[in-house]
Amino acid sequence: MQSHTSFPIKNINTHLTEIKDYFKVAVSVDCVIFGFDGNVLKVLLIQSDLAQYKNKWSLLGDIVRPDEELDAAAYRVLRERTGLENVYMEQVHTFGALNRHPAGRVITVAYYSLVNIHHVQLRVSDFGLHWHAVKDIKQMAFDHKQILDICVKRLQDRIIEHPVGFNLLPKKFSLRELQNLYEAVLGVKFDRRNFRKKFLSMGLIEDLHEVENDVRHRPAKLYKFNEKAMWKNTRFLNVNSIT
Amino acid sequence: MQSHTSFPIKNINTHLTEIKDYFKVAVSVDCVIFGFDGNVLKVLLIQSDLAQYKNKWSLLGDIVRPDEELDAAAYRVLRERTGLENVYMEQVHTFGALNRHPAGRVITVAYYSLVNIHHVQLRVSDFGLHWHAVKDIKQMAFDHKQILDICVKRLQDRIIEHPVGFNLLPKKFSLRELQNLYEAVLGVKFDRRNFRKKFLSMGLIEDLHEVENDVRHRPAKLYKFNEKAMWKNTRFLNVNSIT
DNA sequence: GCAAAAGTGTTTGTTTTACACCCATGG
DNA sequence: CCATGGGTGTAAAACAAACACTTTTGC
Repeated sequence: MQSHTSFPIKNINTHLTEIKDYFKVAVSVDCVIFGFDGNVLKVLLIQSDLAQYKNKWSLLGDIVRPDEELDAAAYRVLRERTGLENVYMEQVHTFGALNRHPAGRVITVAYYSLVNIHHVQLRVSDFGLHWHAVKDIKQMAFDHKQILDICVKRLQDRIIEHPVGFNLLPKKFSLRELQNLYEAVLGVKFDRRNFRKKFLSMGLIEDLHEVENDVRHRPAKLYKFNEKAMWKNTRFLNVNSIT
Repeated sequence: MQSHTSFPIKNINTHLTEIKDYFKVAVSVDCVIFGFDGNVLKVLLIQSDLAQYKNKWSLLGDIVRPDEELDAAAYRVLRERTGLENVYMEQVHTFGALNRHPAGRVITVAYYSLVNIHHVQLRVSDFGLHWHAVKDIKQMAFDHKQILDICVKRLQDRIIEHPVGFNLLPKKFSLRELQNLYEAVLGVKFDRRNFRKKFLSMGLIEDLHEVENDVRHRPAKLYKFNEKAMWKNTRFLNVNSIT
């Protein structure tokens, strides 16, 4: 047991005093927008034009407005940059290091979202906005590399437990595309037969009885995600790491 | 593809303008402090003295100070209420609904922590501070029930994947205590033989070659957590739900 | 007919589950 | 000697892993 002093303790949940004294902080959201081009996991970044981060890449973010919900702010940022709505998005972590932003105390709530990369039409005016292969990103502005790393980790945790990967694929996809996606996100290689067996046996995907065309080899069958299916707990572990 | 307008978009990560206009928000931390009394999972709550939440229970929280890191604020709240330091703590989620707090816009970062309930000496002056069985809590002040629920879910996710439960137990514990803990946190029942086999085979616990005393039955062997051991991915699933 | 990728089953090893009796202690 | 909970093993089922050949298409 440890002892401690006993003067009364202020508590935001019991006393209303002094809140104004602390109104010295800004809250922002930062969006890690993931896309998949068929081979590698990508993230949408913008070139920072702040002096000290000149030529560094940063996440898309903005201050949360006084009358705006956090999730709404994140969706707004996503919409403004990609034109997309109704996209898979998840809050991940909040970063509040004292000097993380040169403008003062800015506490940022990080989100990641999964978009179909082909549905994103980059704005002409956003000339500093580009997709980057996640695994090639070495440094970023602010603490954004740390935010990215944590969001990648969260995505990896999610995708092995929950069918979120479909948000990165077109409506119709082949098993090879699906496997490429899992391999890109997780940085591992799977046995093709076992991978296909697993997904087919889980009933997560539905055969469309269509095939690819314009390929110069045997065309693959196309599938769609079965929204009604349940994810079955499984372990894609003990696989060959390629990282 | 979707089209969207093309006026320039403000971005906290590229432009420094207008940040002051948004300094209209307070940031707080809320701590979900879990303890285990040998049978049920408990959480430390304080009675709110705010008029509209009179007689409702609330989490322990406070405004983050302008020069204070988020984690530091959470540890401060924990220290002020329990006297404990160096406790397992994890940030979980940030809640920012517009009207979640009557004092104005208060965005709160929720943490949960795991403490040894017997190490907590409640302050005499904190007369409204008590341990509550998590499963008996029906409603709380503010959005705290939602925060609690999400923290419980997070703890459940963690405890089956990572050896965090030991933070809730005394240094020396029996396998029955360990099993009670897992059953209380997860709301399930395990087969005793399988549970013991699993933990012993994982090498997570170390036999102290000591036994309980003062029990009126065969005394159980005592174990300690082996910090060096690796958690082996496992599934405690398909168990009998008792919720 | 060749190149390129699609598609497909079986065997083996490991993990999980289900299940019941004897043991040590205090009173 | 009784009550209480502690401690233990085995068999069957489910799952995961390893592995190679045939098929279809475009050129």
